[in-house]
Amino acid sequence: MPKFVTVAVPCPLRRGFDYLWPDTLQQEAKVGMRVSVPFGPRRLVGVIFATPTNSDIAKQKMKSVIKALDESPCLPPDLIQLGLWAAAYYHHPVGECFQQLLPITLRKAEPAKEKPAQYWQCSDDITNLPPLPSRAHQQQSLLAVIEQSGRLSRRQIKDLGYSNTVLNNLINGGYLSKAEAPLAAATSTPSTKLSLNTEQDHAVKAISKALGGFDRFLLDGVTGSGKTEVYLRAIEDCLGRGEQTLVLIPEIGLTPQTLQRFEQRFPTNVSTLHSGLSDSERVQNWKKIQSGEHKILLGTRSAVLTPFHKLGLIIVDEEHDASYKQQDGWRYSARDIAVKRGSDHCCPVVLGSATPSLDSLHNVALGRYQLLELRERAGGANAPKVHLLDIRNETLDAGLGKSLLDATAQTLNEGNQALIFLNRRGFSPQLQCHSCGWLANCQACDATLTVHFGRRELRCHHCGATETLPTICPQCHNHELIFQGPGTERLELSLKQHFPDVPIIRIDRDTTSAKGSMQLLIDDIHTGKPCILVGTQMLAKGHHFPDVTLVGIIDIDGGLFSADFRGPERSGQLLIQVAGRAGRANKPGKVYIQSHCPDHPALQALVNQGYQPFAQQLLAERKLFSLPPVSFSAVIRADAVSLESAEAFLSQIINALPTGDTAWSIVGPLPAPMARKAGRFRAALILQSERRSLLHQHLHAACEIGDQLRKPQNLRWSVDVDPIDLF
DNA sequence: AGCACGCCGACT
DNA sequence: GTCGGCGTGCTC
Repeated sequence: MPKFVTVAVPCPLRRGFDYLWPDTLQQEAKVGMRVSVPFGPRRLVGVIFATPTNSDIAKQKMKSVIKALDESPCLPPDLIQLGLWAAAYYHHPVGECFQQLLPITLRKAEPAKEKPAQYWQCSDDITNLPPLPSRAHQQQSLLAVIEQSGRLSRRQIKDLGYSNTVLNNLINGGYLSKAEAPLAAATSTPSTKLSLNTEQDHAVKAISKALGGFDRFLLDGVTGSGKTEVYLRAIEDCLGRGEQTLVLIPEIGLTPQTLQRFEQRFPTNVSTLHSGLSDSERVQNWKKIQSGEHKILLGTRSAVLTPFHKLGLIIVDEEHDASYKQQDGWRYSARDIAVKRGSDHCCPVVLGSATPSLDSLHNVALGRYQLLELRERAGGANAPKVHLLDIRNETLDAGLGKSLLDATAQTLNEGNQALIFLNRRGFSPQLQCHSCGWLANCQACDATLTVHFGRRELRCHHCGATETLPTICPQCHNHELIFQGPGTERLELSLKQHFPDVPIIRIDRDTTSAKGSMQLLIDDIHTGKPCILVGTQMLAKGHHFPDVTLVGIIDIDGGLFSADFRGPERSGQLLIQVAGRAGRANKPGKVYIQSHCPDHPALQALVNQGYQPFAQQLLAERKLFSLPPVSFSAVIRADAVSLESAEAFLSQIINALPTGDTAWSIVGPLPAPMARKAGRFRAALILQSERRSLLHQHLHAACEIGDQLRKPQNLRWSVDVDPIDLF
């Protein structure tokens, strides 16, 4: 009797392919095995996801598996089910989903022989060496970074923005020594168990009691309330049952400090999966978790796709963070998949945040998630005082009003640090001719170019194009070009003029990549000397600045009134996260928010009542207009060389779908707010329904139509289920 | 996505 | 005469 296997092949087709399992193969065909198969003129690596006894495919069309690449299945049954579920739920080609379930090394037929990554640490006899020449800034900075983080791989060093030459100079000078493995669990520092307050204790007990069954918790804890300690205690109890824990953290959340805290508490038990690892390290850790050798996996988005031996607890830290949603290809939400896996593995899932997403708060309201609140700040620190500054009719200098400047001066006089937040990098977002009104626009996008004064450049923040900064208007040749609006670079300059004796530290993508690393700047801040920090949302995540007692927010209005209905939610979260950077027990913080609309009800709620009432107000609005998370949505996007062809493609889909049912809706094609980006035109269809099944039913039909349509040249299209952006 | 097949323009 | 442009179609 012939044997068949259905294989998920890495190609963008929404189906599996049947192959004959030849008798010449020694092993028995098993679901979860990787196989090498002929596919058209190519040979590809696929994963068996079914072993049917017959097949509808014509005999002459059927091909045979070339060989089995695994002795025993490389993906366990639960992951195969997850892949199939995800392909259906996200309406994404199965083969591409399964591809992402595998570590990169296992996606190829022949495992690439890769030598283990080399790590570098400070040489033991560094004190005997001559100090680095004072002009070798890069080497000094890299050495400091390595000293601070212990051990770094070549790849991590490169990611921090240091060239190979800089590293090689340090190696040749004898300042660094080789190490085989990343810094092992703490050897000297004993693990310190912090004592719990009543709320923390209650949270730990609730989670621990739930171990062994599926349950969902929203751990709502203000910054500094000790969420991590709750996680660590719950993990301890999970380990006590002989089960494993998955901990997800946002992309920028995996600081050396976080990792250290876990490794100190659970020596020899923690695996990590993040961008700093080489491919071979990734498979090693992947296998250690699958076999059960390691009990804790700490990782970013893709870690949610790791097979576990016995998964007993899932924690998603900063669950509101947008980096949990993959923004290309298979657009999955790691947070949502975490909940799905909790249900599959019958274990509790803890979503933690100081600023929970409306999705999770909605689930709390529906009784699906149990709310655990941490209101007290650990160590008795007080919440910062928040003030709204009305800047209507006020003269601003690079966006700074008088009250904020005065408050900054006072803070510095008291020997403290100030943080000024502006979520816009560069010098100025627009360059305009004072004489004829000409605006510097991007050639490829519907956007203005941002002035980068230090580099004498105009840059497009959407496509990366650069031009040299003109000195005269290209249209009327007038010399008077004016900068419209501030960016962090301009803010830095202006603050330097106001406070010439105080160091200004700017933290944004431009300063952290150019100067090599963010860590050096952070270290500088942590010395505690009076200074002013200026920066974008990079400041809002991952780092705490205990000596900052003043947080100034320059311009939050833009986000509150953005085209996307999620604008206020995101701005509110960002605002609270930035505000949370400030102060500690003995140094209470102040937050000043400049606004042109200080009477805005959402802003009022946020400032006077806090995040939760603010979020509840937004949630009520979503309910009123039947927007997510009250309803479910999906977006079909298309981009092409002309707006017409992108819209025409989407129109064909919308026209082929049934109409008249009020239980679901489809609108479009809508051109994106910035229709042209990087030379391509973008449009979208938006599907919405309060019934998930109805949404999926019609989305499925839409995909089938889209697949069959002949596409005009160069058209690309994609499906996004539970999108976090409309465009 | 790849890759092959196929049908029309400027070249040694 | 052919090399090569990318339109179209298929992948068990």
